[in-house]
Amino acid sequence: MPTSHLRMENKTAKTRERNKDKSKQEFLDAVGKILTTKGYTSLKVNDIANAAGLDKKLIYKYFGGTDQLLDEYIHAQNFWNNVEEEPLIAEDTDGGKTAAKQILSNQFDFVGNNIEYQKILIWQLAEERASHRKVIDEQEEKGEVLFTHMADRYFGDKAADFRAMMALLVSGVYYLNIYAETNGSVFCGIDIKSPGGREKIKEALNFFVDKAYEDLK
Amino acid sequence: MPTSHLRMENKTAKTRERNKDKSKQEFLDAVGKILTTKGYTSLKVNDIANAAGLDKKLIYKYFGGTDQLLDEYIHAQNFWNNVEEEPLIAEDTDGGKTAAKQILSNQFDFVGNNIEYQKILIWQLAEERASHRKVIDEQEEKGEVLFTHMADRYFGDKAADFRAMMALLVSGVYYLNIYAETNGSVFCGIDIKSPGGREKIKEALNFFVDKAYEDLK
DNA sequence: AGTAAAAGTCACCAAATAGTGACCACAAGA
DNA sequence: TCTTGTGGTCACTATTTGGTGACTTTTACT
Repeated sequence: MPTSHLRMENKTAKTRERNKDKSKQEFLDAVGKILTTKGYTSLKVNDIANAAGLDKKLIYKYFGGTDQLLDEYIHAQNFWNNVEEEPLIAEDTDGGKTAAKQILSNQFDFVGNNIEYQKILIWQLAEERASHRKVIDEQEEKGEVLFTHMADRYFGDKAADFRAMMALLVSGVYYLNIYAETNGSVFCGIDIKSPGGREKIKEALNFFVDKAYEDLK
Repeated sequence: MPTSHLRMENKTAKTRERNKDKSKQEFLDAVGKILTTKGYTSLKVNDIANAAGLDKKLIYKYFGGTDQLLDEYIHAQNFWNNVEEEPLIAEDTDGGKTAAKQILSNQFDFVGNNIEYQKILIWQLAEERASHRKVIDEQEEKGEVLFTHMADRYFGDKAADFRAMMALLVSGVYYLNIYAETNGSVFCGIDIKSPGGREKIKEALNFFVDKAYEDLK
């Protein structure tokens, strides 16, 4: 409790910094922290305010309510998690084969290492929510340009088949990592949390991509 | 338990049938109903009792509490959802290739058509829980005998590679169906809820299995 | 019929959770 | 210095949720 009344201090005044934007960010951070450690079902106003070290009244003042705070959090997250897909639209000499491998492998590691993102994925699976829909639509749109640019052109009338294969692989990447975190990490006898197991999965991903490009062309 | 001896029913007895076993079952059914329609986060005592048309006190009397009721529900479900995997341990002439295709395709349809099972899968992903762990362990064990029987023998030192591939495909089958139900059904441009989209996924599954057996041997 | 055990209901309490009005405190402009 | 806008706290209410003791009703058995 910063009941320190002497605020005449020239500098050392420890009274809480009064900054709306910073406080808003602290609420957003608190959401991420709670989401990561306890899951989306624990995102209650009281707990969020407590984690942020601020009064819950401010959530209503600044965001309008818990839902709007969560919406803002969700949307803010979407920007960060998409950065890693960009940097490899490199050479098109192989129709995007190495790019596809890269993306899958990167995504596999990213999801595996990022519990916060795992929790967001679970949240998307579990709760119908306009802001989830929006984020998902944005991601689909982003994926769409990737597919049309590199794969559709390359695969012609087999484009849809390639997309189906990628859908399976990406889904597998997501599920395996989410699965491994909560109630046991062994799936089909592969320990998804062990380096050896993860290596096997990556090899399987590469194998499937190779075969897709080999046979589909 | 079977206290049902012949009771002198006069007929018109309008009073609720007093039957512990039946009431227990009604609670279990209520859990399934709420889980299916509103998700695991809505599994509250009051609502469950209400859905069952009985007093919540009975939940404490019969099960010990909500948690134990949920545990019993989870365990009971496990029996039903595993039935579909049995009937196809047919000929071993192809090392289990057609069996693998069958299992994946069947599982894809089963999960897609069974929202209750989808919700259980989500629940497993979202909540750490001893009964989930137990069910998952049992499933792993069941899968283990399948793998050792048909695949490990056939693939020799490549057995782990095959398992990794199957892990990816099964995971994909799960995730795609769960994903499609809640916040949008299009993934990688494939509409997972449309017959055409589902057909493409199945073809991709078959393709991958073929390639696995082709190259891994 | 009479009775005891068990099925089932109801009223009630306690804790958790969402939400808000009244207030305090600091900074900047008048 | 005083006033005002606003960041921030606190106390309070209402609702939801979990849990239980006391009671009533039915059944099974003598």
